Amino acid sequence: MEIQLQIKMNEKLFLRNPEQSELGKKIILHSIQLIHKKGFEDFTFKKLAKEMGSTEAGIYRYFENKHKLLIYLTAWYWSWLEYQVTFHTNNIKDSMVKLKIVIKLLASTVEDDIRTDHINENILHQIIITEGSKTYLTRNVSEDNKDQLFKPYKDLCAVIGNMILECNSNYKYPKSLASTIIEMAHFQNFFMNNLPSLTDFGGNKDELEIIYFLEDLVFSTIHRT
Amino acid sequence: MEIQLQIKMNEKLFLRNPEQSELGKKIILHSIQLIHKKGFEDFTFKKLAKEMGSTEAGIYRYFENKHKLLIYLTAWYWSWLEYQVTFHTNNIKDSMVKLKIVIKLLASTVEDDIRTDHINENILHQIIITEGSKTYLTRNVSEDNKDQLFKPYKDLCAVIGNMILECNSNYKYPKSLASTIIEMAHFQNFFMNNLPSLTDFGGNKDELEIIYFLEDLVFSTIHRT
DNA sequence: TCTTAAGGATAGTAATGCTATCATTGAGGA
DNA sequence: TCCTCAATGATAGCATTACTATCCTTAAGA
Repeated sequence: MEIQLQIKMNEKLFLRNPEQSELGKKIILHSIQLIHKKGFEDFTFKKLAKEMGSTEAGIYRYFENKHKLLIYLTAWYWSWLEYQVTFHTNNIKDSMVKLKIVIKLLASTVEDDIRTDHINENILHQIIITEGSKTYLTRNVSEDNKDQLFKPYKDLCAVIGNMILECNSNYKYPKSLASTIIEMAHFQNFFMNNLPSLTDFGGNKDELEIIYFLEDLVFSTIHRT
Repeated sequence: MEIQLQIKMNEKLFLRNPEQSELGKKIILHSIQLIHKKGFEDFTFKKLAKEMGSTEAGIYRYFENKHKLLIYLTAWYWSWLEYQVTFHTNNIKDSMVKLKIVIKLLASTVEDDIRTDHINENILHQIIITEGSKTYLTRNVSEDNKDQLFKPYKDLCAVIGNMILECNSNYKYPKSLASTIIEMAHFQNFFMNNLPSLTDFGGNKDELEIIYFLEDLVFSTIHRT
């Protein structure tokens, strides 16, 4: 069986839906590659157009600006990840096991999902680690938030928060712990690879260690005696 | 007694030392105000020059570009905060008490330190919350790191990591927990004020709650039975 | 066949991110 | 006292960025 995965995106994220045309898909494909290659600050629509063999104006017909494109990619990633979480925790009763699966999904190298043609999840994951927080650390957060642009991130956070409550319904900070897990899965990875003295994983740079750190953090916190 | 506080900054952060001239101090003073007002993305040297009644070229004589200026401000902040930590934990034997002081210093509204004329620590703290991580989330991290630009941040992290080890010398992830505390003190604050559903503090938006969350997190983790 | 929407091609404009040059001034040394 | 030189101001200029607009071609659908 051959399955294609489609994620319905918030319409405020784009001017024209990139999923619905070849050009749109090419924009997504190449923007992921180019942002990864140059970093978001050095990435421009002009360069992207050149890389794609298209024109700057063409890209502006799809996305208002590069920041919206980054939010689009990020929102897509979190939606996809929530789907992964739902899939991998399906039929599992034990909430601790579910949380461990979530931590693993958040902190492990992602493999390319072949059901999504034009999106390389492995590279996208690396982009989210470095650029993800730039989507909301702006003057526009509140406005973008009103447009629901961060809904996928917030939804995932809510899912994780609920698992935490299932483990211990008396724990007082499930949502903050959930956002801490998400952010730290990425920041500890970034630190490990770029500023290793901020972590305890500088030696072998093994992402398994990040998983152990997060598991220890989460379970000692929610099972406090 | 009247004391002035001077922090010796890494020379790679500037072209001409801003502490050593009136113009330099004006750049620091006004850049803090303007970044806070407009956000870092919308902040330019041209606008800063206009605000100060000086010229763009004049500012470029002090700082290579706005990113270096942001790193300068951030490095200054972390140095200042490490001093605060040293001061407030001086003569305290109990490491748990020391850690609590650190958490409080990290997560509380900062008051302006009158010993530093041209720097408003309260505003600077707010800038660090929103813009701080942008200093290292770039393509240049490794190079900037080689130039020791992040030393104050790493030093503070090391200090906190050591306190954690004093509490429990068997705890395996002191540095990662330290960087988690620092980052989360800021991110939970940002989330509380801008994306409250990612936290459990949306109701009264009281930063005391962030302190309780962090204390609970840290002490259940390091005192795990 | 007619319409129309998508996309290519090209141009243009204001702002950004610098660099360069030249003139002024004021403090410190000869 | 004069000289020098470093700091600053003033101005110009240039490549790139971040768009917007117009016009043309083409292919699909009614």
